This record gives sequence, structure tokens and C-alpha cells, in this order.
Amino acid sequence: MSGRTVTIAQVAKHAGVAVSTVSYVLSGKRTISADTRRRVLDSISALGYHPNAGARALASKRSNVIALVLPLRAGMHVPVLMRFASAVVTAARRFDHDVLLLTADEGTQGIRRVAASALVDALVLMDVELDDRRVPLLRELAEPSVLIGFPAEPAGLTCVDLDFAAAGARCVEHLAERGHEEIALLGAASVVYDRGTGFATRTREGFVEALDDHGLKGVALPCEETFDEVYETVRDLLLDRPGLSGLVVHNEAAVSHVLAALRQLGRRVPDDMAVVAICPDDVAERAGPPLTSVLIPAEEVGREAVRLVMEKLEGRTVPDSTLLTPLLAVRAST
Amino acid sequence: MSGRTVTIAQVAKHAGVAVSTVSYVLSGKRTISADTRRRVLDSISALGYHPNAGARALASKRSNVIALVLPLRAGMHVPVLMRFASAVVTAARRFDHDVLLLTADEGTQGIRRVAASALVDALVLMDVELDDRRVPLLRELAEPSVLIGFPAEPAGLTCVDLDFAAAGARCVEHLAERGHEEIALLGAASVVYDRGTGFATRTREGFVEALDDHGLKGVALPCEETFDEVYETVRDLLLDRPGLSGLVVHNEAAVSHVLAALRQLGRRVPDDMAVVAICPDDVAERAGPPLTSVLIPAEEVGREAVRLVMEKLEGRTVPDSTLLTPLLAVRAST
DNA sequence: GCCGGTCGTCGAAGCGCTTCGACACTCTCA
DNA sequence: TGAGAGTGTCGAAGCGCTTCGACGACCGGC
Repeated sequence: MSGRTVTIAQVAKHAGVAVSTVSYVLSGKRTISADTRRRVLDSISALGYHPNAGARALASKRSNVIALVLPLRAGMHVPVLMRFASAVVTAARRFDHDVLLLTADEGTQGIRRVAASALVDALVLMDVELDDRRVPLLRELAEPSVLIGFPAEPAGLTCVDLDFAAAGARCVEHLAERGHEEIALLGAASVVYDRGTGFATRTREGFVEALDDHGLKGVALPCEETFDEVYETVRDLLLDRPGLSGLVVHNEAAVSHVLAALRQLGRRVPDDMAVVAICPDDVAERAGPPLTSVLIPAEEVGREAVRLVMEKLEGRTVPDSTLLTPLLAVRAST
Repeated sequence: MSGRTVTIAQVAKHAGVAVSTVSYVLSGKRTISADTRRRVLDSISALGYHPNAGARALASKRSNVIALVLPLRAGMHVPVLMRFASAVVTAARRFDHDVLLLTADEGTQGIRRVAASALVDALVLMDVELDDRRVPLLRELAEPSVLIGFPAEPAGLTCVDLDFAAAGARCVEHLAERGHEEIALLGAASVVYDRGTGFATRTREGFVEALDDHGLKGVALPCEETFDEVYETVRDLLLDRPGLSGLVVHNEAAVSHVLAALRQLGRRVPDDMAVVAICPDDVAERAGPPLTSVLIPAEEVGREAVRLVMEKLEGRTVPDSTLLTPLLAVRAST
């Protein structure tokens, strides 16, 4: 192994070459003969050499670290967040980058700090609000960034997300195909709409528009996340709309409560009430009965965000807006 | 603001002092006159100076970054994880450190890499298994580390966790006080026990021991996380043990399923069945009815882990084992 | 047989910071 | 009044890496 922290100079000596040669072997920025390369690589593994990140960052002006700015706020469904985060980390590693975790409670301060100190090369922000304080800062930053989600004014930014409007519409379409004529959307908690979080609003718009297109009756309601509130909402909904036979649920935390409430109100799924969820696959599969759902492709979104940010780091131009097409998986609930 | 990336040399020139003086103002490692200090600080904010992280790390051999190694595996309840993670980030910032996110799928490789490259000064690991591959590596690493959770052989390591044995016992005690004579523990998914994750096993042990101490009858069962499986488990349990009047649930993902199953089986909470959960407060409060619970003090554990790792970075010795006392909050379910 | 052009390697100059030793002062106390 | 003990500041030497320009060695073409 190592006697203590091995440097490139020791590798160079061990291999009988210049320091710069070792560097070029590692970066591949100049051609190196196969023979020399082998000797260097052998020395590297013999000594257990790992380049010092600080020195490398200082000399190359690249830290090989990207920041992931998480929200961690009320109304966000955390497991979904984590899947994004995990996807971002995995994707970043594939580009030989690490991920620095920034939480929103440090606010714009933290973003400015890690950018100005060159701790990170680029940023990926999650859970962007329609009117997000962080957005103006991003515009003035030299470091490239990618948003997961869309602010109200996305000009000049790079944004990725599931096409939630299409997702809402897709659910309507599916229920229409199944012959339902009156349906309802149970959406996010009202605080999420109030905050103007884009995905909730866009799903609702897609839902409402599709209602029209297919000539269905229906309504879109916010949906809180305690059992009692969900129960009330569902009960009132059934009372108000006796013809209702289909439900779209876009709220991971409320899914199991909705199902429990229906059960308690004597409605069988799918016989009396068809249910479509917009949620991650595992939530849909784990429910009783397993739910027909439009999955939130967290892995894909995270991967795409990283790909885009890497493209920008290379100086290439990328599309302002990337919308991923929703996919509907039919299960037992419709 | 800035013309582009401000260096310490520019600050020194602007303030009319030597570079080293600026450095000492920032670090406080030598006494500086009040007058000079003011001039320097003024220049810093006038120029918008942020020390370059790479240069600083190179010169000082400290990156001011700690690694947070997350599991992201089956059977872990993700929201709880996130609360730990968030607490770690917040606590680390209080010590002027940032947090690098490492996921377990990189395995020991990733840990070795970030440690050897001096990308991080120290590590905090979550969700430690009884027999954890990462543990031997930690022992040979020069960088200090703290584990959240306990491996089978914790000698020479620093571990923090809620005292789950005490938590299990506390639940039994509470139900005993309420006059229940036969109770059951619904624990983690069986895969979690099979893997030998410490917290699940320790809760069960504490539960079983306390059963004895209080002279109660009872049983401890694993508990899967889909509604149908939970329903079966609960139904069989009620069939097998007609005298059962109290339930301890130590599985965040199953909590709402358990309640729904009881409802469906015609049991009222708390009249026919008392329920105590071991879970974060918000899960307990959100349930219907709100659950008496032993909370998992994620924030406190995260904070403590960071405090310990910082102590170790300062070269101070810290206790091998830190167990946080469980607190029981009485709500509507008992 | 000479010229221009790769190819492969080297040496050295930084990157921006911390830290060590030196040094010029100013106090204090004998 | 001068030795000794602080103070407050400076200059310079790295920290370990990347990258630029230079330079032999070798190639093919005329």
C-alpha cells in the first residue's frame, strides 16, 4: 500500500519519467507511448497513488465536483427527491465528478459561496418554484447550471422535467378510453399550489385541458396529506358528484390514504372507482390494489440533468428546455 | 462586485498589507491589530473576495468537506434518511464544512477514493449493518469517521444512534402502564433482519426483554410493506391471539397500512387496539388517528454525529458509543 | 542527404493559499 | 537605560498538480 499520501512526484520517480509525463498519462491530453504508459500505470497501482483533489483543482481550475441543491421543504415528497438525488450522484460519477449536497436553508448564500470559492464546477437545482429567488443568481453566475423543474421565466436557463401537463392529460385519456365520463384530480397539498410549484400547476392544467378535449366532466382539487383531511375530501367529492367513477391522484403521500378512504366509504377499486396515480413505480406497485400509474422517471431526469450540465461544462450549447414524455403503466386499479 | 475571480493578493494590495496578513485575519491564527483587521475586512467585502477552496485545501491539508455515505437500499425508509442527511448538512455548515454525498453503490471504492484524494477530511456513514464491509476500511483510514448505527464489532469506531433497545422497552412499558397484557411488535421487513441491520434487531431485543420484565405476553414479527402483506400479517395475528390489545409498529412505511388493515378488520384504535409507533414525529402526527410514538430524533443524531467527527478532526478523543435516550409522546392511539 | 513534420518526453512556471521564521517596534522591569 | 518579552506585520517557501514551450528522435518525400 502506501507509506503515507503518495504524490505524483513519487510516481514519476518510481516509473523513471517526468512528473508531467505522469500527468499526461492520467489526463490523456498528449500522446504517450504504450510502453511508458504501462510503466506509469504500474507504478501508480504499485504505490497506490490517488491525485490530490485540491492540487488538481488549483492547477486545472476544475474541481470535478457539482453541487446538488435540494429543497427539503414542506409538501415535497421526500422519497421522490432522494431518487432524483441518487440518480444525480450516480450519473455524476459516470462523468468522474462528485456531488456536494446543498440544502435550501442556506439559501442563495450557499450557492454563491460554493460557486465563488470554486468548490464546484456546476450546479443542479431541484424543486424549482415558479418564482424562485435562486434563479436571478444563476443567471449572473459564471458556473453552468441545470434546473430540475421550470420557473415562470425560464429564458436563458436550462431546465429538465417530466412533462407534467402531458402526464395529467395522459391520465384523462386513459380513463376516457375506459369509458369513464366524470373524473376528478386529487393534486398536491394546497400549500404547494400557493407556493407556485410548477409541476403541480402544470399537471392540473394538462388535466383540465384534456377534460375538454375528451368531453369529460370533472374537477381538480388540492389534497392534503393527513388521513382525516383526505377522508373528508374524498367523502365530500363522492357526495357532490354521484356520477364520479375515476380518480387521478397526484400526491404520493396521500395515495394510501385515498385508497383507505375509498375502502372505508364502501367503494371498491377498480369496480366502483378507477384510480390512476402519478407517482414513482414502487409506490404504485406497493399500494393495495397496485395502481395504474404514470411514473415519475426520477432516474432519467437526474441522469439527463447531469448530462446537460456536463455538456455545458464542455462549452457546448444545450436546449433550454427538456421535457420527458410520461409513460403510463396499467395495473389493477383501472 | 468583481471583475472575475478575486484572489487574496488583490485583497492584500487593496488593503495595503501583505498576503499573509490577510490570511491571518481570515484564520485568526495570529493576532492582528483592530485597525488592520478592519481595513482587510473592508477590502474583502469591497472586492467580494471568496478564498479558493482548492488552494486552501492544498496549502492547509484541510478541504473543509466531510463525506456523507448514504445507503439507498431496500427496506430503508427514505424520509427518515433524508432527515438525517439534512441534519448532517446543517450541522456541518455550522462548523464551516460542506458535505459531499456518497451513495453506497460505489461501495468501498468511493470511500477510499475521496479519502485518499483528500477530497474530504472526515466521513459520516449512515445505516451501518451488523457486518458491514465498510467497517474494516474505516479502521485503516487516516481520516476520522463516525457511524450512525452500530456494527457487530464496534471496537475502535465511533458510533451514534438512538437507543433502540430502550425504545422498544419504552413502548412495552407504556402499554403495560395502560393495562395491556398481550401485545405484539410489528417490525421491519424481513429483509432488514436478514441483513442484520442493527436498529431493527435491537428494538426487537429491547421489546422482548421488556415483555419479560413487565410480565406481559407477546410476540415480535417482521412486517413487509405492501398493503396486502400487512393486511395478512395483522389478520393472522388477530386470529392467533384473541387477547391481543396492543401493537408496537416499528416500520414507517407500514404504519398507514397497519391502521387501514385494523379499520378494515373492524378494530377501532385505540378502543379495541392500542397502537404505539417508533417513527418520526410527522409520520405519527399525520396518521389517522395520530399515534403515540417514540420519535426517531434524526436531527439530534445527525448533529451529534457531526459534532463528534469535528472533535476527532481536532484530535480530541471521543466516546466510542453514543446512545440517545428515546422519548415517548402520547397521542390519540393509546 | 536534407528539410519539415509529427511523436514522445521533459523542465519549469505557475495556480492561490497557509505558515514559518524574521524583524521592527513598543512595553516592562531591573 | 538596556535587556527581555511580547506584538503586529512581512516575505518567501512550499502544498501537488497541470500545462506550455522546447527539444531530441524518428519519419517520409523530394
